[in-house]
Amino acid sequence: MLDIKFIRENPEAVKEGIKNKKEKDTVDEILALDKERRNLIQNAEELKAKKNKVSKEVGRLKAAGESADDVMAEMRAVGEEIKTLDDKLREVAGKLTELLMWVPNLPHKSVPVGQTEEDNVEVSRWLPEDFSFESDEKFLDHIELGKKLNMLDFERGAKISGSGFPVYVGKGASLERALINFMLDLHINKHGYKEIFPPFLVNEESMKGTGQLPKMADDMYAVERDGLYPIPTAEVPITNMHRSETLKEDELPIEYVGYSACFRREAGSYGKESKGFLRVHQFNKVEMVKLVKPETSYDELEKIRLDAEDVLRELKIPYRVLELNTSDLSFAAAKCYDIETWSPAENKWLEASSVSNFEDFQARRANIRFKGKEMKKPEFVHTLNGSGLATSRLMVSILEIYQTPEGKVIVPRVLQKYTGFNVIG
RNA sequence: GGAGAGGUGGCAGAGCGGUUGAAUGCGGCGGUCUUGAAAACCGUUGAGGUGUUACAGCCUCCGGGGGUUCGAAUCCCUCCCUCUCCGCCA
Repeated sequence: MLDIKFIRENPEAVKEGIKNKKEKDTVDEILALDKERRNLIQNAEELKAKKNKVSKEVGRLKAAGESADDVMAEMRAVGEEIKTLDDKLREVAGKLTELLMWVPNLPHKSVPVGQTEEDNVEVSRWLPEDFSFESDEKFLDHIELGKKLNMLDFERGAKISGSGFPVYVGKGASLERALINFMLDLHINKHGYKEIFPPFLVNEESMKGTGQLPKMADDMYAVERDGLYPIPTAEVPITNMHRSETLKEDELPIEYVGYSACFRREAGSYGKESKGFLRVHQFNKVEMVKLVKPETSYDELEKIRLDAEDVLRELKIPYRVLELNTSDLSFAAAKCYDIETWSPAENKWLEASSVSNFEDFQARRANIRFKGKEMKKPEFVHTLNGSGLATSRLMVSILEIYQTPEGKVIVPRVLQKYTGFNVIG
């Protein structure tokens, strides 16, 4: 959520940001409601001040044994008037908040302005030694490999749950588990994050806090009976841990890493992109979340990005980093990098991680603040997160890149101590 | 799921219709004293909104929402949460 004061004072900058993000511009409507709201507040408060003053006077009169009937009658009328104004105020304020919830975060000034995902900018690329894009081997894709090696069972997943719910079998399951443990350990021990194992179902407030609701409602599963939502990412429960808290300045930065299953309806996205692991309704992801002081958030963004990249370097998977342009930036993000891993069989890059700075957008929604000794008032923290990483896309690259000419898969060296075996097949 | 108890400032804990935004204690901050520290003593110490160049002023907030009343932390309704006991259960 943007600060209404900021919108009031910088309407043109807000309009431009909204336009660049290709979202709906409601700024004029918002400003009109804001003005109406402030008028109502002034009128109501004037009456309330009068009422408070007179009511105290009534107390005094009664204590002195005098009559106050006429003043009481007058205040009854004032009370009615106040109620009318307050009802109107509630209505106007509600409309205003609703509109504000749909206003996207503004892109940071460093973000390239663009029209489509084609306009994303590749900022770096890393290839393992000896790696070559050109190879005369015929690569089996991850679906064929998964089937041949009896590691992945998409058909049975579809039977027990539906399409997009893969089952990991045997060494496939072990490899998945190894990958999760390896990534967690790396972030905890080498990069210094604190581990969180969060709930996988959250309430509506949490989904609003990080910005999934109301805008992305169609992409979320919902357990309506209990008012809960299966999380689309661990970002939601972890960031919301500190919802409505005022942290101490010296507690920052807070750096969490957590594993969760992630649930996404992926409404309306069928077709080629959705085969196998490329688009699924449930997948596993290790997520990093940071709560930091505003002035450090862009340095922290670079640090999270490097922490995510480190996973791929350890695994020796080729990857590239894209800086997203304004049109591809998500609703809540001010700046975002995507990290894509190489899929030889698909012959293309696959998004395996997304690293974002939300500045104070989520913090304002979730009311997460901090206060230092020298500070007069609490301020909103900046929140960031990054996948570190999502296993489904990563698994595609690992299976395809580590396959041998005989159709076996070598377990990446850093995972071997986790799996207890070195080769699958 | 059933029965009961309770939710007040950073924490503990009073208040139960009228100068109570809230006693008291602890903690925090500032000061006096001290070579320094502790102790003691004095002062101070919540948030949001509106408004102002900035102050001031004013409004709101005692789990959330609604109601009664001239006036509510205090009374009523409702929802949520926590704790205890019973039942069920990985």
